[in-house]
Formats: sequence, C-alpha cells, structure tokens
Amino acid sequence: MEKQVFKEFLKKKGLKFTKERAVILKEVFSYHGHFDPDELLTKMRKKGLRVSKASIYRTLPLLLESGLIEEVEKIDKHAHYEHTFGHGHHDHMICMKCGKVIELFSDALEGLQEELCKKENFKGIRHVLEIRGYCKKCIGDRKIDIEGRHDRVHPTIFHR
Amino acid sequence: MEKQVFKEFLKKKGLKFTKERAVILKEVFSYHGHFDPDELLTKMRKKGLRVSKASIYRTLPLLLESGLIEEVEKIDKHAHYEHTFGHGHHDHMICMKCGKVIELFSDALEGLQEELCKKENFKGIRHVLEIRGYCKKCIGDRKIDIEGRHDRVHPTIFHR
DNA sequence: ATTGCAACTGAGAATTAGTCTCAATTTTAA
DNA sequence: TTAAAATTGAGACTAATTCTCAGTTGCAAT
Repeated sequence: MEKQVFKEFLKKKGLKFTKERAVILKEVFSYHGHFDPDELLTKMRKKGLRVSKASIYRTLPLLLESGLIEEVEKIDKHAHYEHTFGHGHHDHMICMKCGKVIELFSDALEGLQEELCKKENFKGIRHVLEIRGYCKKCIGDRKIDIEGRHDRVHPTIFHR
Repeated sequence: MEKQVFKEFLKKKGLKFTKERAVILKEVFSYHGHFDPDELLTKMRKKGLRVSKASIYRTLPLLLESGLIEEVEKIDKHAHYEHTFGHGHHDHMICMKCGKVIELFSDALEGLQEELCKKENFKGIRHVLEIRGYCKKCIGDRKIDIEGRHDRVHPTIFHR
C-alpha cells in the first residue's frame, strides 16, 4: 500500500513521515485523474485539511521520486501529476484543438524503450511521452468545446 | 534552407517575415544543442542583436508550429527547444545525476507511435519522449561534475 | 518516557517564466 | 506609394514555484 512505500522511501532518505505528508499522500490517492498542485491545495482547503502551499510543493517531488506519482502534460504552463501506484504508468495523446487527453499504454512501446536504454547502458527510471496532434473529432476541423470533465472510459479518455 | 521554410510558413498564415524574426531564426540555427528562451535572449544581447523578450516569446511558438524547432526536456521548470531542420527529430535520455543528455532516434519507436495513433484515430503532429534515469557512468553511484559542454559524438551525446 | 536535533512546517515575501498592453513602426499586397 | 494589418519594444502584470525563518515535530538514542 502506498503509505508503506512512501514511509520506506522517506526513511531510506533520512526524511520524516509527517502528518502533512500523510495527508497529502492520502489526498493524492483519492483522485482518479490528473491534478496540479494548486488544485490539490484548493480541494484540501475545501475539505478542511490544512497544509500550506509550501508543503505541497515540497511533497510532490518526493512522491515523484518515490515513484508513487508521475508527471504528465508539461506543455501546459504548470506541472500536472497523477498517481500511478496501482493503476500503472501510461502515456498521453493530447489534442491541440480541443484539449482531449487520451491515455495510452503499450507493452511494445515500453519494451522498445527498455531495449533502447539497454543499448546505451542507460538505466531508465521513468519517462514521459506526449503526442500532440488532433483527435478524431477535430480532424474534421469543427469547433468544439474546451469544457467537460474527467470521464473515465475505455481507452481511458479525459476531457478538460 | 530554414529561412525559406519559415518565410513560406509565415506567408501561408498571413504573417510577416520581420527583421526580428529573421534574426531570431538565425540565432536559433547557430546553436548545436538545447536552449531556452532566456538563454536565447541573453546570448543575443551579448552579440548586440536587439530583440525584445516579447518578440522571442512570440517567435518561438511560430518556429515550433512551422516544425523548425522542437520542444524538449519537459521535466525541467521552463521550456527548452532545439532546432531540428536538417538534423531531424529525435528523443532524449537524461541522466538524473549528471545531467548528460543522450539523443536517441529509433525508426521502430516512431513507427510504433504512428501505429498507436492510428489505432485511436489520432492525427499525431509531434511528440516529446524523455527518459529519465542514470547514465552508465552514474550507475556506479559516483559523484561527478555537472559541468561540461555540448560535445557531439556518436550516438549523439551532450553534456551540460 | 525523555531528550536533542535535524528535518519540517506555515505564512508570506521573493523570484521567475511567460503574457499582456499600447502607441509607434514595419511589412506586404495592391 | 499607400493603407491596412501585423509587429515591435518596454515595462507592467500574472501566475507558478521557491525561499526564508522562527517556531514545531518526528524519531533515534538514551
């Protein structure tokens, strides 16, 4: 369970498992889709969970380093994350017109990357693959809404 | 040659090929490795080339859209680019310890991505793949310098 | 349990990347 | 040559992230 993973990670680094870190971890794992630090803060505030912005910004890199979350979507101005413990790594296709995000995962792709790493004697820890282009809907060059919310379907697609 | 490509791109969009854009283009193509907007500005200032920060930030997206440069290194805080006209698209492995950047290109990888796009009816325009991990040298867990400069060897490797 | 201390915290100041504004200027097509 | 539309620079502005520092807390060793 993620709490144990995080605790061990922290101990190994000589860091402390504080209340704040516990609360942040829990909150992060209560989400399904992507989130950014500010969203995280706001949602926690609404729930009455009090952690400072600074603590959030200090904790996310630790979660990242421990492998419990991944960073996704960097083309946007600010960082986005999602937790991966349990539901696993995947990459993204992002429509440049409507912003739709399609999650993709391919064993072949992962395997190929491993191979490439091996060839360079590189120990790959994590990666980000982001394909920008146009989704089916937008290829037709029609205007569509930028709105919508994280509806999970198969193959896992988000709107934002 | 890149100047023609850019000119045509601009004309097609009803935009102007201004002195400033020409100068920025030239500067961008005088580099070998990665750069970020601020670096670009500073270097141009040092050379006595006068363009405003705003113009740089306005021109880079155009170069990106025209396919003359690509966005790389998404994990870092700010955007990084590199020109690709002539030397072609490639992805990156970045050592989390020493910062070494290994360029990689694999037809299999590109092809696989195309396939995946097709499967989702997604029209891929560009992508960024960045693998973070540890290079050969750093797997041994030794301290090494963060310094060094863009030395081109095969398979194209940069230090920074 | 107590303790010592390094790590941590919150609040808000500081920094920084990137965007915006607007009046003056320049490109381009006719 | 001209007029319209696009562009420019300078600096104000915004938003994201980092930093500072004094008070607090987790935890390993007593």
